[in-house]
Amino acid sequence: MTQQWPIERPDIINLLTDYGIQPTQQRVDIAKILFERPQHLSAEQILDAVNSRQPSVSKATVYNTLGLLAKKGLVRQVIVDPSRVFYDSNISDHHHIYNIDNGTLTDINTDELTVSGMPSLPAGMVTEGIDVIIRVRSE
Amino acid sequence: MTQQWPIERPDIINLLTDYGIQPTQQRVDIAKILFERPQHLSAEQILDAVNSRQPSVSKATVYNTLGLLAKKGLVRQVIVDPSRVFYDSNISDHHHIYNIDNGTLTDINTDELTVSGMPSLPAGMVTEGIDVIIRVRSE
DNA sequence: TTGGGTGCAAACTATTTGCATTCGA
DNA sequence: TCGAATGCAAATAGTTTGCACCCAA
Repeated sequence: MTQQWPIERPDIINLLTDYGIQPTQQRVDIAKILFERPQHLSAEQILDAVNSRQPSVSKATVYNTLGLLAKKGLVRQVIVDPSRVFYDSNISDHHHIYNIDNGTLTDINTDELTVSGMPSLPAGMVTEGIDVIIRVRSE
Repeated sequence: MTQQWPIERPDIINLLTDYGIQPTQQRVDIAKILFERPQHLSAEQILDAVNSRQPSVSKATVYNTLGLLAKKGLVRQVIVDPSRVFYDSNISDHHHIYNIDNGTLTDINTDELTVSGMPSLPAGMVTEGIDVIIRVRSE
C-alpha cells in the first residue's frame, strides 16, 4: 500500500470501515491525529492533541480506541519504555531507534537494517512480529 | 567470561563487590535467585522467590536492588510487555523470543540470529544496546 | 428499540518515594 | 559512629473497568 500523508478525514473513515471499525466521531478524531503523518505517539499525547481545541474525547475512549486500532492492525504498538506504550501510525515493516534520554523514536527501514537467521519455532508457535530496537543516548 | 551456573553465594558476593555493589544480606539473597541459572524473572517473581521460606526482603528493596543491579550492568532489563519488566541474569549478547500467550522469554544466540546494517547515528548519539524480540503466540 | 459507543469515576497494578529505623564498615 | 541500606506505607502514573447514558441503524 503506497501511502500519502496526511491521510484526510474521508479516507480515514474508509480506512476504519475497511478494517471493520465503526467510524464514530471520536474514533475518527483520534485516527486523524495519528494519520497526520507517520509518527509515534503515547496515549497521553494523543489525548492532549485530540482535546487541544475543546475537550471532546475522554481518556477511556482514547485507550479503548487505541486498543481497538492496534488489535485490528491499523496501528502498531511500540514497547520500548516500561512507563508507556507508543502507537505507531506507520504499519509498514520497519524497526526503531529509541533515544532513552528524550523518549524519541526514529524509524529504520528494513532495507537498511536486516535480521537474518530466524530460528525455527517449536511446533504450534506462530510469529506475530519481530521488533528491533536500537537504544541510544546523547553524548 | 565463561560462566558456570548456578553461581554460588561466595561468588555472588565477589561479583557484587567487583561491580561496586555493597553485598548486603538482602542483595545477595536477590542475586542468588537470579544467578541460579540464566533466566528471565519479573520483580514480583523475584520477590516471591526470595521470600518463599520466610519473609526477609521488602518489595521496595527488591525494586531498589534490581534497579541497582541493572544500572551496574549485572543484569539486563528486558522490555517486552508494557505491564512488567523482566530481569535477565544472562548478560552475554543475545536476543529473545517472547511468547505473548504465556509471558515466557527464550534466548536466541547472536550466532543464530544476526542484525546487519547498523545505521550510523547522528553525532553525539551513542548506542546503548540492540534488542531483537520475536513475538510469538501459540497455535 | 436496542446494542454498540462513550464518559466519568473508581479500581488496578507495577513501580517509586518519603521517612524513620537498622545495619555494617 | 555515621552514612548507607532497609522496610513500610503512602504516593504515583499508566491503564483498565463498571456502569449509566446516549445515539444511530
